Amino acid sequence: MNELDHKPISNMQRAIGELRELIFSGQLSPGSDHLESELAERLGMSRTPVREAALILESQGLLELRPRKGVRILPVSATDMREIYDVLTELESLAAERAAASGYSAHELNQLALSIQDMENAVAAEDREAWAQADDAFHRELVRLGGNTRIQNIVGMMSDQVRRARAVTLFIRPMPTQSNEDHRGVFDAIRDGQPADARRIHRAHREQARNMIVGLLEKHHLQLL
Amino acid sequence: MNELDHKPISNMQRAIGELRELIFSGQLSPGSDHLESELAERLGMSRTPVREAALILESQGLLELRPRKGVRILPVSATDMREIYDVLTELESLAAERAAASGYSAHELNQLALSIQDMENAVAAEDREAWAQADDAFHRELVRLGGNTRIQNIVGMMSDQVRRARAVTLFIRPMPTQSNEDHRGVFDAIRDGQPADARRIHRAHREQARNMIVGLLEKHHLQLL
DNA sequence: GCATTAATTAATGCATACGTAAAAAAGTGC
DNA sequence: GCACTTTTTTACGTATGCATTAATTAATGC
Repeated sequence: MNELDHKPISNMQRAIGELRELIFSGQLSPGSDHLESELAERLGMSRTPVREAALILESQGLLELRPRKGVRILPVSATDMREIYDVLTELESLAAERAAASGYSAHELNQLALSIQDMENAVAAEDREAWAQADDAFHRELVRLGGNTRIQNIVGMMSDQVRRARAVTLFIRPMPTQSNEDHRGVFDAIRDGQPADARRIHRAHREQARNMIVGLLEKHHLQLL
Repeated sequence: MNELDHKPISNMQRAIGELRELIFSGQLSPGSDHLESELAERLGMSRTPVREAALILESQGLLELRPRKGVRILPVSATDMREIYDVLTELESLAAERAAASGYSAHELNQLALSIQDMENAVAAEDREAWAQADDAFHRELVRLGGNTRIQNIVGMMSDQVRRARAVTLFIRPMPTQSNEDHRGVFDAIRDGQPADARRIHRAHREQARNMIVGLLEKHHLQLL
């Protein structure tokens, strides 16, 4: 036997992962309806695990089960995005403050520093996809350092929605040079053990991002529908 | 036919509600395990809707599905409670700020005022249960006025956990007289349209509550297990 | 031709059945 | 009596079947 094949992943788990990918990649587009039986066939399993996966994803706000109408992929409106950023702003700001108060060593902050470097390289190369990926990594690591499992979960769910909107916004927004400066500021505050600064700078960063994104969505009448 | 019986509630919906009640009432105690088939029999339905309900409740942090061990009712530790209050503090503070910035009329703030009155009466009568109920109503209404569906959902989930801990803490904590003063302060700030004050006062209120509750749990070595 | 009703179709919500793998129990050798 | 193996039991994960009811289509009356 091979001691590498650790876990026999359940079909329901696989359904969650694959549905997520189909949603994020846009193959299941916002606003579209899909019968449970269709999805089951598509994923090569019976309705049961697909339905269970759909219930989970519904509770995470990615889709909606509507009796007889099928599974509806939820669109993300400008209003939704404003709400999402409001939550992110509050919870990540706390994470930044806590991280700064934790007295992390330079070594422990290495991952965070790397993400910033990646973002700066990406901006220099004008590679928006790479920037988005590094930005995700930065925020994820920040929340991890802030240390609160519930905040990690919630922020993770909200970030999923931001990722979906990014498919639309990433290429019409300006190059995120300001954003990189903000990140550097947050990092410095954490490294120097300045919780209040970390909170304040990160909050301003997220509020600015929110205004920019929501502004774009409203200006272009984008409902992601 | 009777036009009052609106919706034929689904078994899964009923399972969610009844399991929640069993958990909150302590009939399913923290840390205990229960087979899906047991719960199904108890609720008078098949395993399918019970299992679906359990998956939902798992995603809300009330229980955990452990293969072959059954459904485990999650205990709430002091650490959990600290995390929960941290989230509540951040998100409710934003709600208070937004409510104060919204320019609500005295009429629209009526419900909030009533809850405060109820709390004051309850304290005067030393009726802790009544106080807890009014306190719930106050916080729920505050978040409703703050106006963000995502925050409402998240705060609702966290409040569920607080309710569970309250079964233990409500009767060993001091009479919540300070708490009532805080509520009055938050209300005044909202009524007078002072967002910064509303935020600040509410934050202090929640931080104090957190310290008190977590302190109690740690002091008494209560794990709610 | 249009509105209303009846018949048909189809998708769900739930019950049930079953293979699989983990856990428990029984058996075996020493 | 104890460690180790084998058997049995059990609970889950998933597939399948079916009654119910919403949605759609056909039919009927005017």
